[in-house]
Amino acid sequence: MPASSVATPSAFIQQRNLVEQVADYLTQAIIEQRFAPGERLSEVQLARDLGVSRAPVREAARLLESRGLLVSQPRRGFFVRALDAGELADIFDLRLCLERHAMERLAGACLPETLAALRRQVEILCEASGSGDESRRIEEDLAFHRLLIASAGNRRLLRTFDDLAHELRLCITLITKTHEAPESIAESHHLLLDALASGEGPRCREAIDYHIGVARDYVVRGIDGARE
Amino acid sequence: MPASSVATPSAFIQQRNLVEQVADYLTQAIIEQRFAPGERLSEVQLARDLGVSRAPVREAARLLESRGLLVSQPRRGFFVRALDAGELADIFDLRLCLERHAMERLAGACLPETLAALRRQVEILCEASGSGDESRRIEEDLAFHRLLIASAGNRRLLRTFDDLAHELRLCITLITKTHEAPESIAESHHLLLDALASGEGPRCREAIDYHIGVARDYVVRGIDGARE
DNA sequence: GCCAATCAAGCTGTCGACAGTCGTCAATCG
DNA sequence: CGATTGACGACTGTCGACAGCTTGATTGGC
Repeated sequence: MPASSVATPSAFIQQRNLVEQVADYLTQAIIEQRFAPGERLSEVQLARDLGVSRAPVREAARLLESRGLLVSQPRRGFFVRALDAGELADIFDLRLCLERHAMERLAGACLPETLAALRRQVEILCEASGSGDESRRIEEDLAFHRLLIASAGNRRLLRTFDDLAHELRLCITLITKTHEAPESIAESHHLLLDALASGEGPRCREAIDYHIGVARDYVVRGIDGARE
Repeated sequence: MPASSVATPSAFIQQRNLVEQVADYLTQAIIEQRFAPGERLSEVQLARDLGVSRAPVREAARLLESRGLLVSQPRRGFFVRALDAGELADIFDLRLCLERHAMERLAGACLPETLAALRRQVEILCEASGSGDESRRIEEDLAFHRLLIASAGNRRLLRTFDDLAHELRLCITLITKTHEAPESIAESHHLLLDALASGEGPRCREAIDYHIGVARDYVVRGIDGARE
């Protein structure tokens, strides 16, 4: 979802499915940290603020729960997911698991047009990285990794990554409040392209291991830094 | 859902809300193929049949959609997920991805008690396999693989597997209508234990690749057989 | 006889309302 | 003065109802 950052809640609600609109609004609000991690969300109040009834709010909240952005407690309601260090490590470990698999599937049989599409996305990413728009850089970065996974040709794998991506946004935006990512991150994607182009399995594995390790360390250090 | 073996008092007290009960009913009905794949489910009729209102039915349906048992089309409603050969391959490919990762994490550092717990579960599985209760055999088989993943210590990985497990049940029950699994399947889990006990990474990888390959081929052949 | 426009039935999307439950806070008891 | 209990308020779980859409059949035209 390209961030159509809207300040007033009711302006966000227009024509589409109310559930989707509320889900988008909530997703955006959580990613932008307008709701604090661990904060309790009142269905009634949200419904009032958005000018809709509770039914769409409830369904949207369930949707976000399945995406890991909210957690629910029976008879108590929904709370904004608060990630601890362990969960953060788990998320990046699963990401590694998925991307390794995609890289391996691609290692032997990466079509020229697939490689070209990935290369194009890296260029878009580099351009976004220089633009200073941090949220756009994050989306283009995720878009590259999504394309990488999609290229492996397993739609179920892609769905799993999409689910995880919501949590990744949660991780990443936790830290971009404090510091921006260096431009070298965008550049480093070229290493992945080179590994894929070489077609060598072990090299692909090393490349993705390194890449995600750097991303994880960057986030972990950012979190620790924000705590001090 | 493992039979609610209640350990803590609070688990006794918790009254299950209607959404969970409806979700359990629908899950069971889909797994047992009382609803045909692709069949449209009417919220009104389900609510009538179950003696509840549409709200819990809708929420339960959304839950099952996130688990891949139902698919929804806007303004049209929910349909029982119908798997084609490609989706089936994708599901087993993702399963391989997850279990490989768990095996790798375990390969070097598998504690004796972890190995013992896995060994115990294999024994339970073998016993269930001889009992003739096919659905119990399936559940114990899944329980072993769940334990394997859980032993890797990544809760997010486990959640992903649990999601996938619902679709695996859908795959497996598609074929057990026609033929039962041979007892050798239960026995074959010993190969995984031996590989883990050896602590050799490559051997672990080969073992899980072989194991899941056999399971996939068994299901694929079962589907093809049922079509003829 | 075939195609298109129309219409009725059933369905989903959404809403407001009620009842039971949980958390809070003050009053009471030890 | 601290702990317990009771009542109050707010919230979730659930319900029935209405409006608009989808669908399939019916009817009219060519």
